[in-house]
Amino acid sequence: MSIGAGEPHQNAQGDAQAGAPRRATISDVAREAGTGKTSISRYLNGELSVLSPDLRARIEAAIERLDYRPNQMARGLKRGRNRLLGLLLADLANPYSVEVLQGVESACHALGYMPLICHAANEVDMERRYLQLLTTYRVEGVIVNALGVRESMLKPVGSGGIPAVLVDRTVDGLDADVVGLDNAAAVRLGVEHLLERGYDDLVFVVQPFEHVSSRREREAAFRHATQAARQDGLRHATHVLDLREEDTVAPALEALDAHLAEAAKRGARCALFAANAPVALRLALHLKARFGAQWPQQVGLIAIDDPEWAELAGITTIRQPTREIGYRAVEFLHERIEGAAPAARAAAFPGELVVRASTLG
Amino acid sequence: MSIGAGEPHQNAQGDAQAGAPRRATISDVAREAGTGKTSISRYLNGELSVLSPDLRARIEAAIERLDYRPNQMARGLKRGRNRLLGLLLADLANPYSVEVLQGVESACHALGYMPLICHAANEVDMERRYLQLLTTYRVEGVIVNALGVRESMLKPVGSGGIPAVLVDRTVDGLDADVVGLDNAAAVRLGVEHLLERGYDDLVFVVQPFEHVSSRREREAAFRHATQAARQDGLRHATHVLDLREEDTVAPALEALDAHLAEAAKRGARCALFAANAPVALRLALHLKARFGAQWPQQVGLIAIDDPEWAELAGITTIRQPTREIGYRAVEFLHERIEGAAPAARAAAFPGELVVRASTLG
DNA sequence: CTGTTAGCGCTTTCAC
DNA sequence: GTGAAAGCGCTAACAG
Repeated sequence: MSIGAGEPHQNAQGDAQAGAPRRATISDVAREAGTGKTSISRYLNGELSVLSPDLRARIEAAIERLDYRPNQMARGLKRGRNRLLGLLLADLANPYSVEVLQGVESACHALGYMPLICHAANEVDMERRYLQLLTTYRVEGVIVNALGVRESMLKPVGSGGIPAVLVDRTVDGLDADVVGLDNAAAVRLGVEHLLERGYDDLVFVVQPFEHVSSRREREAAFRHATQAARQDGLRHATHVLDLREEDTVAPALEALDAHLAEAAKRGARCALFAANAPVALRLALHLKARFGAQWPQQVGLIAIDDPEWAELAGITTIRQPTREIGYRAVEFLHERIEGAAPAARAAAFPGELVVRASTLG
Repeated sequence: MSIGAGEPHQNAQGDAQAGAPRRATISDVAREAGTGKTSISRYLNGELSVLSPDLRARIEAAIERLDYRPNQMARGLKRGRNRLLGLLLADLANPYSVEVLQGVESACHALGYMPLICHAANEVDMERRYLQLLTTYRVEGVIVNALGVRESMLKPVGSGGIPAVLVDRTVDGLDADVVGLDNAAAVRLGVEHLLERGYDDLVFVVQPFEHVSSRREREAAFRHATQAARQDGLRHATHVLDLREEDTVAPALEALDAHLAEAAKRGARCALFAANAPVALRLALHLKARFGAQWPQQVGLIAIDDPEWAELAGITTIRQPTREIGYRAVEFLHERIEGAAPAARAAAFPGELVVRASTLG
């Protein structure tokens, strides 16, 4: 960074009176340095070799004196590229998103982008509005952790729409890069662990599928894995828990309780498989309320996602390499922005089993 | 929203071949509608009354046909205002930040701003870089949850720098609006609760003060509150826990253990007061490892901040009205951007005690 | 090596 | 009612 690298500056303008002294422009600097705008522009763009030491020194002094900062908007307008990337996140309250975000950020820094973070807060409507906004700000690409985006809002990979890469969730009918967890393998890992620990009645708990592909994939993988086990007397079921509708969760949890009670009567060992962290939190809260602090002795619990509180609560999880997912997403996007046009790719990262007290068996 | 309100559009351009069909500009629309750019601009800015119904219809059709989206950058360049607000967050992994963010977002929507979210990830250096970047993108104002910003980077309220409001933490020597928790009252609330529950040896645990004013304020309030209690035999102490340096935390926790052991020997009832959620998590983890699941019987724990896992872990907390804090910050900023120039204000919101099992006494 | 000139996409007087 | 023209701050030919 050549400019204003953190040192305090004097503001040459009349601070004393005006409310908004108007930032210096490139013309101001040119005048101050007694030269043309071109040279200033060259200086800004690092074409230092082309400038005489004297001119260069004058420019530096002028910039310093005026506390000049080039206007990125104007630059972007002219150049046609503004180094802005849109990051559209379904839910920042989900630690998963924050972690992916961190990966995205470090990749952005490495590649010279500025991430524009948009938080849909689980509202399809917000998501739509943000997508438009991003378009309007002419971001060079978007990373989308989709909620309900319809294919029509993003252009598929081939056509000239704004380059997009999907995180965790695909969008029906949209041909784009996707990066996320290897759901099938992760769920299999979890199921195998539960079987090893002697559970013989597995219940998968997931939020309403809607258009969220990962939920669907995980559930399918769960059914597949339990069936493939072909273990005598192994039972499995899927329960849906809609966390957005507080009044639907109570009945859903009751149904779950009924299942647990029935299993207990049969002498079966029951374990819950939470499709993600928010579900796991809700389940743990419920189990604790129902069975007390010793709930893991009554029922097992495993979850995909590894939020920081899982350790404290002693919940077995399958951790996703979240930063890497975010990082890779940016790399994919970068390639596309730079003009590469391969067919849509998918990067599926493996999950890692973290065994804790909730699945002691 | 008049334009492209989410419906699918045909892309009139030659999708078939070019990689980037170049978005339609205002001139394209003007040509397509057989009129001048001025009228298009008027239409975009809602000066509908000035347009003949016929022209208006043609414009609408042209926009639709070309899937036109006005370029915000260009608009901002011309107008001098781009409706961008910078939000600089010290640590998004801290649920506090995410909640403040949510408040900021809803206020931004209400007031027509677009928040540019920047995440310093606890790195002073990142923070500095982002602050420059924001300047460079000509945001109209910034909301800063400061880490180590020096006064020199933000201009005080009076002079014409970029309008700023501080969240949770003040900056030495900087005269700006601040919004956050009423630390003194919150800590007092917590101390009173602990005393009521019969604890008589209180230990405040906080991260290194550095330049974080809220840490300092909370600690001071703690000392003040315990001294004011003037209760016979009441003891208090402060421990510092540096979460960033993993190798310093073990010794710090050992010191804490020593304190607890000594207190136990005296027959004192000891309680820990965590200055914020990250500290509380670390403490809870440690206590659990040391005393087992029943740790609350050995030592009390209360924390400022109320992360979602506090309920699960049964930890007593003092909840901050985080959304409101974020919302108010934007309101303050908005007033300044609109030109109001009152003296620097401070909004201190009250905390709310949430009693759980960790302070049963 | 350095400066002049013509826009990027949009808004905004100022005429018609 | 409507449009032509002059920039906003910057970059990129193209000349000197």
